[in-house]
Amino acid sequence: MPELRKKYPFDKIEPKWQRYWAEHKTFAPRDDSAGKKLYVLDMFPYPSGAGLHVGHPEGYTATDIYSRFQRMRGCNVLHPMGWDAFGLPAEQYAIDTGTHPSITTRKNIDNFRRQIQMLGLSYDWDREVDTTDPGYYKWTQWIFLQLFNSYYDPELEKAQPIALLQDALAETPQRQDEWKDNPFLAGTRKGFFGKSEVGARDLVRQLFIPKMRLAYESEVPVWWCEGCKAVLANEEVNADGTCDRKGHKEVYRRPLRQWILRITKYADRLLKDLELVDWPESIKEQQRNWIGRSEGAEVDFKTEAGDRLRIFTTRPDTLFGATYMVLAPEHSLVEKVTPAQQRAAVDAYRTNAATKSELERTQLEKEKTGVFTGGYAINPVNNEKIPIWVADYVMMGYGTGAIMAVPAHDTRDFEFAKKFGLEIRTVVQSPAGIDPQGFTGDGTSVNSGPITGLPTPEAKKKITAWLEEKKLGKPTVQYKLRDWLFSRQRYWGEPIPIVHCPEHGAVAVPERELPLQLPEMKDYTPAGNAEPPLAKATDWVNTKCPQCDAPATRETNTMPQWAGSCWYFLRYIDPHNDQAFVAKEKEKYWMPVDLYIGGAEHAVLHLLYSRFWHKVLFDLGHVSTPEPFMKLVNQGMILGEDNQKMSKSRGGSNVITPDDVVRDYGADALRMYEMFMGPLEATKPWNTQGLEGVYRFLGRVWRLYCNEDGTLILDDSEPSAALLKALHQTIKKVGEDTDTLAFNTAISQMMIFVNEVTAQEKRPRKLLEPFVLALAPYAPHLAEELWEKLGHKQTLAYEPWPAFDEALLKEDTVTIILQVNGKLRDRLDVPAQISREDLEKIALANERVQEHLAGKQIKKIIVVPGKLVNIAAS
RNA sequence: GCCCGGGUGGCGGAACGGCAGACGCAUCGGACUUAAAAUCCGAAGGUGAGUUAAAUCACCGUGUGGGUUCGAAUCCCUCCCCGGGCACCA
Repeated sequence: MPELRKKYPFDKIEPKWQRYWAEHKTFAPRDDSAGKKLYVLDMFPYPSGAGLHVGHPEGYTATDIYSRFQRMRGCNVLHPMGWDAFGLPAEQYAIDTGTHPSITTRKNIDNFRRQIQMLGLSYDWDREVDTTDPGYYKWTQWIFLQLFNSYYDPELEKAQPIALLQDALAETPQRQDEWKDNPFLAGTRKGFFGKSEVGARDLVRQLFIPKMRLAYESEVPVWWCEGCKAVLANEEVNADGTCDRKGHKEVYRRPLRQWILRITKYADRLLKDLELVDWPESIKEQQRNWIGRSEGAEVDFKTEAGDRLRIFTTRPDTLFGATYMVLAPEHSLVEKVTPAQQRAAVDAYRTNAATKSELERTQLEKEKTGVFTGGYAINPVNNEKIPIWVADYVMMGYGTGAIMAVPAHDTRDFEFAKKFGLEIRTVVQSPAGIDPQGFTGDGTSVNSGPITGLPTPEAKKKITAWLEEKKLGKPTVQYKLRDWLFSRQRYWGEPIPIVHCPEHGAVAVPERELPLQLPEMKDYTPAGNAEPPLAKATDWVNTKCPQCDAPATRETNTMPQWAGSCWYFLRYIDPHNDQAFVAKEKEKYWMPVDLYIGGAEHAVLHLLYSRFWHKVLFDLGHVSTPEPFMKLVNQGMILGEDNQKMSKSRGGSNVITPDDVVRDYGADALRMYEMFMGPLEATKPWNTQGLEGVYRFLGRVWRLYCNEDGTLILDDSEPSAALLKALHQTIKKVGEDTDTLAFNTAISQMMIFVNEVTAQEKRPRKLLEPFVLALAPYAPHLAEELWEKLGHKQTLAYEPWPAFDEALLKEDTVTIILQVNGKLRDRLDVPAQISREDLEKIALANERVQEHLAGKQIKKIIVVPGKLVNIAAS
């Protein structure tokens, strides 16, 4: 905006009040207040070098308005901000320039803080957290050790200290009292000592116990991105096989030793506890899909050679329709079932499948492929011999890596069978008019021995019970959710606090040695051979075993960026505590988070991972709630004026920066405009003229109270009844709408009020003083300034929200609409108390109504008191 | 392909099953001004009738087609389009 006279002195007012709030620590809540506690949280940002984007203030303003409003309603509000500061860009910059990532990070944080503070958000800045601060990541490491030192007890269905398991398997247990009533531990001990010989027990302990930990090591094929020189998590690989971070194309699997978190043990609870939270249904649905629970049965087929071939199916009722089997190319039985004459073809297929990139396997590969192994399996329900195929449409990672194919009732099997000329046998009767071949819905079993004639759900139950009785199968639940690949081959992340000892294996760094800090380094480049950069810091790597003091080496993998954000909301509660990650009583007071606002891009991962960590901490007694976030709202995206995503790569022409907007229009205008654009959850385009409209409104408010020179012009006249009513309507609507986050309509109501008062000569203080309070959550700087001009010496942040008088809102007369056959024909003002009968009489006597009733017969008269009369006639 | 959202003026959007289009933008007209900006006041869904101009009136209108209802933007079904997510998960 070029040299335009400001409509009101926001450039003086805003810095003034921001200084006041900071100096008075206005927004510091108390940990022991009598008021109702309220924890209002924003998803903390990654402080990128690009700075704040207009999308950020949208969510921040929403939580800020809500927080300010609730403070005025007497709530004790915790509203903090911090930085999710580990991340690749700072490390990449370090590789390119040698600048330590902490320097880049600090600089970016300073810039983000400056930008956020410029918006006048009511954070308690004394609680700021930074995930890269050793004082913070000390506790991230501590939580990792909680996971490492726990196992999931299948009987108790919760995490338990691994020490109990170790004790239960010890030659001379010390803590029997603690586990003798635990069926899992007592049972495990019984089985262990029953089977293993003394000499073998140590070996079994060494192998078994580490695998039971919630954080465990495993050699797994992982996604390696050649471009990033880093391992990617499953969720960082796009469906088309490219890298989700930078779009690199060379992404393939390679085996690597990795730290894994056993999130799958929590699959059921993560699914079930979604019922406890007030989240958008779409987010819940995405989490449910991600967890991907499906109930079915494992069924044991036999190969001709007599090997057990176990499959998973969700449709055991279609067992009689199985006409072939499919093994994943990686399945261990493939070799065994393949006779010599088929070996060449099968090997060729498997090699080909292994080298195929994910891109080819999912995108280009629409046609099904596979080869016949030459081997056969026996169907346990009818002893029929059916061929075994290998095909890559069956994946090793899900179920058992093998299926029974029922082409008549499974789309994939159907396609495959048609292509290779395999038998398609109908065993489910479809509803009339639908082809049973390829019918995948529920119907009635046919040609299925004992379950013939049963509807699908019952058929499933009966056949599963039969299988179980014959020890041929059992009901099973499968999940799509995989364990969480937790390690990264990167420098700029939390070091994993583990020491590798030749004698004792992976040993936890003792708690008193935390934080385990990152070493200083000169060179941050990865070796490129999957050795993390930390491996080069030999002084740091070489250490002693915490258990036996023998030479040992430190873990050189670091944690992923998700780690710090899994629990930051807990640290805000007690950010400077160096004895605990959060003090128990404070956690109990503040948790759970009452309102959490952020982008929908975190619908699955961040929210699922935080929930998982939270449940582990809950099981171990460190936190008091099973779920961390009670109400969740996703703010919508803000598009550029061209209706496109704002992006620098588009030449930056459509990017609006908060700095420019605040400079030209002020923070209050930016805040209000972002809220006025439309519903919080909606995606909506930026429009600078719209911003100016809101800015004009703030100017109108200013002029309502002040002269050109800023002197107050209010008077002590009695406001008219009409204006008093307008004020009370406004207070009511703004209160209700703010409470339900309907900020756009709250602002409309304030505009209506200001328009009405502007039209009057008088400026009654009785009207305009309460209005300042209603405006305050939205335009806090302007409101504080006016409040001060009105003679108040203290911030209005804790002034009680103005009450509205219901009696003033009552209408003496109401406008009634008259309809004939549902069409509006006239409207008239009548006393509010009018009786139905009178209303009906008036309506029938109405001239316009009479016109439209001419020549018609009245069939029915609907009277809605206070609203309308509708006459149905024909 | 499947699962979520969503389609309302020129634009952003309002509207407990009961006056469609609040509020804002853009537009047009007026006041103020030498003039402009700023500000203030006012008009405005479309089509047609009416009239010097109005007032006024009728019909049509919430993606499409159907249904429920005295009455549907709102509830139910069909289809179309847009946005987001998942994608051989057995």
